Amino acid sequence: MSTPARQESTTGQRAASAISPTRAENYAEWYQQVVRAADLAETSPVRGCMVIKPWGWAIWENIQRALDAMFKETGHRNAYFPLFIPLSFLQKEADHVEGFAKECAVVTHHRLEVGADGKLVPAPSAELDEPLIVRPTSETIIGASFAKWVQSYRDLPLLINQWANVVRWEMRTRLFLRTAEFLWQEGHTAHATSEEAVAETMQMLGVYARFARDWMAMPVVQGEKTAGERFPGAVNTYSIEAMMQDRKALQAGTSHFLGQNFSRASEIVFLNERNEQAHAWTTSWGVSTRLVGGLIMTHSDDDGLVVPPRLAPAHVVVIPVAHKAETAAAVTEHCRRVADELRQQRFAGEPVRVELDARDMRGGDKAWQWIKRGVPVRVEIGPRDMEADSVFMARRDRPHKEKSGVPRGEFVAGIAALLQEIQDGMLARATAFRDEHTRRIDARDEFDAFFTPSRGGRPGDDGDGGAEGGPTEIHGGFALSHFCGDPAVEAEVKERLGVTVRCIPLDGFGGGDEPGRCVITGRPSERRVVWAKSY
RNA sequence: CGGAGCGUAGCUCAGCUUGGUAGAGCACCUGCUUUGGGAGCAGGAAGUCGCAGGUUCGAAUCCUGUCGCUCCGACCA
Repeated sequence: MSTPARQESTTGQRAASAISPTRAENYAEWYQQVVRAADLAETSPVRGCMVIKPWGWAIWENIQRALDAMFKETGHRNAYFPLFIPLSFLQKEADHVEGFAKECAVVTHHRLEVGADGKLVPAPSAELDEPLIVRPTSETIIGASFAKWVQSYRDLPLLINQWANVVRWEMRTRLFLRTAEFLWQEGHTAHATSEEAVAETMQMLGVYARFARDWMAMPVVQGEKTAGERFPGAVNTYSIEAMMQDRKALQAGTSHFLGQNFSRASEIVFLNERNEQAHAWTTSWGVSTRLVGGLIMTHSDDDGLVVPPRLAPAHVVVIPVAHKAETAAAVTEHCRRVADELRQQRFAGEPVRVELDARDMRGGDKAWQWIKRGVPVRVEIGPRDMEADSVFMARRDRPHKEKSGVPRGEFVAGIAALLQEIQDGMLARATAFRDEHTRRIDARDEFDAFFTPSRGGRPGDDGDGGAEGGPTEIHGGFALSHFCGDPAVEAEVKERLGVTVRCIPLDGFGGGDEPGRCVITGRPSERRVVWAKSY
């Protein structure tokens, strides 16, 4: 990660990397530049809201498609509920109000009129009796429907998912990672028993972990959140936590066991087998467009985006190298045939997605655009390759200069295996990175040192780089350390080091289930937890 | 909402201290020459300098206010 930044010199020479600054130089800025260079999204005239551009949207569509299938395999069905929620609904669950009230967009009028100064203003006569909030999450509005849909234990379980947008009025936003409006899916289920609802909560956490691993090539830790990090109104919150390349944790998905809190609030009541009135047990779970941010920060390098093949909008881009007018048509036609041959192949159960880039522009420029967009495999075919019936091939997971000539037939026949190899390699690399920066820590001074950059920045600085001292060096990682469970201790560590308990691992990550003594207080602890700085 | 920085061509920025009505590189368009790699030369189009006031003969440059963006903090999928 010590590659020098790309310099735009007057001679048009480019330096080693396509993205400037590099990850090591300024990670936060690098992220923004990757998003831009890959043409994924841009900021909009609306504060905190993003425009998702076609390439970014295509990745999200692939994410949606894969997850949607997994939800359906586990018995869920899609439905849709209103964008607006009556203010009184939010109020039904005390913790829920407290958690979301501060970041709600509120609709108070239903008509505009021309005011005294000629500008449009909300019409005073059109004020709503009850304000509506734009959903920050849909527990309460879906609860209202569930209350009607559930009468008997025979109506349960109720397994619903919705794909939607939600709004949380965040102070600071970053494309994909935190925007005021974001897209997500939210699963909402109701069950007859606590055990069943807990099982559902865990099942969906597992679905998320599998999706992250198998599709995103992003290893995650499954675990339970501490009380301080719990979803407002939940009994228990579970999450999948991934490590980004700056070694900070990203909460990539959550699954909540809501107990009977929301069924009481929304009166989701049913008659059980013993003819008794009972409140249902509910769950909710969601992942958002933040996953795209996680994808970027897990795999991308100093040349831009790297997309795992299973989510790539295009698996292969075929670039005709046709400089002379007399050969151009033939080369392009040949490329078209190769592209079609590739499309006959299947990868991960779907046809191979191929982009033929026959645009009239310089080849080098064209190739770099695809590098920055992260297409897994690039193929360049010129007159000589055509003559030899071979292709010139480069993989996005290898240095861009590393290219090889391959016989066309061999390449086409092997494309699925190649894509799988890239997919597997990306997971292996990300896993190795995470493990390399995960450390069991039992001594408090070692813990403090682990989360303190060796140069510049104050201990609490999260490494994003400040206005004054420049970016803080990348440091830290996951600390597997014992924790006594005292919320005050967690708060103190957060204040002092900017570090929180990301989760109490449930999947055996790091062998965390052995007893020991709290790394901060020395008090007894049942298990190690994952501490990290986070997004 | 508290702190810092910044808003000048599509992008990145220079000019501002020492006020005199706007520059560069990249991108874009045209032509020629090139071409297994993000080309070279020539020409061209493109900004009234975030917005609103003020000072001044004159403001991108000084002053005030305001809006927005980025980063830090608080909040958070």
